[in-house]
Amino acid sequence: MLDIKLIRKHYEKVRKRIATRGEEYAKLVDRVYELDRRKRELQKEVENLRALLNRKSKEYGRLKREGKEDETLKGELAKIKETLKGLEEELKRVEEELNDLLLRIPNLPHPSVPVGEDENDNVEVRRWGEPPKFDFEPKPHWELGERLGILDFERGAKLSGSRFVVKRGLGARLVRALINFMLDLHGERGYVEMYVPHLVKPEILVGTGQLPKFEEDLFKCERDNLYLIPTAEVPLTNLHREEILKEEDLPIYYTAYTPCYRREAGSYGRDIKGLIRLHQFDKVELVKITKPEDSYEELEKLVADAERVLQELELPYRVVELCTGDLGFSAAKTYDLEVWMPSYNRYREISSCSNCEDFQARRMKLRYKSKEGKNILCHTLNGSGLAVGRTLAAILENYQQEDGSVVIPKALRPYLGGIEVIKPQK
RNA sequence: GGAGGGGUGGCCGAGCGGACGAAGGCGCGGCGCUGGAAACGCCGUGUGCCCGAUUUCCGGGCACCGAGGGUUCGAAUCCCUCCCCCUCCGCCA
Repeated sequence: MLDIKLIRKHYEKVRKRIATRGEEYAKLVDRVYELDRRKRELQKEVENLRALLNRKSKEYGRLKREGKEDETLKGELAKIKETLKGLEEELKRVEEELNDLLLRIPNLPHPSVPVGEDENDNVEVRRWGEPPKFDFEPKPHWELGERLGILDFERGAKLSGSRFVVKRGLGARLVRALINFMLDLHGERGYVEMYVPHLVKPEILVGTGQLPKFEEDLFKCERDNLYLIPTAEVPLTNLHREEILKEEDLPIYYTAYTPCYRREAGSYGRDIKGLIRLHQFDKVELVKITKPEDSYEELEKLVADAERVLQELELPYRVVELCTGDLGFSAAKTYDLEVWMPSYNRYREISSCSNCEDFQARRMKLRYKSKEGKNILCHTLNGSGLAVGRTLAAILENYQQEDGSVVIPKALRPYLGGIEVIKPQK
């Protein structure tokens, strides 16, 4: 949520910058600006009337205790109350609309974020590693996985429909190994490992920005009014919602493995095959809660921590900075990590690391008390470290051999009882 | 699923129609005591919004005792609805 005072004070500037994410948002800013003016007007009237009512009411009480009933005063009070009622109702309507709209305006991009329309305008920051050269035609990971007997898309569909997969034998073990490997790695860097609920209340999703705007992307358990988390960012970031943290507690680093559940509405044709886009996938997430002045330095470190996973696994990747048009709803600045995928012959997203500044903190009233005794909104950051399914896909494709076998990255072998290679069945 | 208990400030906890934004304690900050500290003593210390003079410091107002509604001149306090938490029993990994 944007600071309404910022819109009030720097209306033109905010409007212009928000428009770089899409023209439709500028209209929301306009409406909010107007509603805020109206709100304050009404609020002034209402509060003045209430002050009057409070004063007269006290006087009435005083008189009554002295045994003097004042019918004129009583009538006056009733009259004020009636005027108040009408104004209060209007104020409430205005406030509700204002609040709802404010929750639907995305975060303001950081000044350093390049202006652009979509992913084609993202800016490559650096590359690491060399894409492998094959003297044969590299196969896509779903073919490799099926031949190795570790991925079973058919039975995934039998159980749950399209975009679900079953992992078998070493496939299942590989997932477990990757999760443990990633969590251990992040633990070394000071992230506290957490295990969190996968079902959360609606207000939790409002806190991180998935609601109210992106309801259709979520799986909902209607009768219990709970949602399946689309990422561990949601429970992790909300852990300290409505708290006032101590300054010395910051920064806070959390990591957690969770499955992630996404309806993927509106992505019907895309990535039908393989592990790239599923309704349920595994992810190890990184979350930071920091002081405002530290958040951008912390973002760079967060990206480095996510990169480290790819480096340890020796998977070639690049880092791109998202442009304004490609930025997620809550993010002020985002770096994506894209891993090399031979069958696509291009880099594909495997991690997204964002600084949300105080956008989420304002929604969830997450603050800390400064040394001067002021309550200051924290900054929140999150990043994948990494998406497990996509990592598995990248390993299969980058480490494949001509005979269809796949070499296990060295760093992962201790987690798989020393296995060095997975061979096709029969 | 059944039966009870409860949600009050950073935390614990009292209040159960007006003088209550709320006792007391803890914590935190300041001052005193001390060679220094602990203990002790004194003082201060909730959040949000609006308005005004003022860019910091300030003054005024309004709201907030889980959420929403009602009764009343007046609600933390009484009534209704909802949410959440806890305890016991049952069931269960």
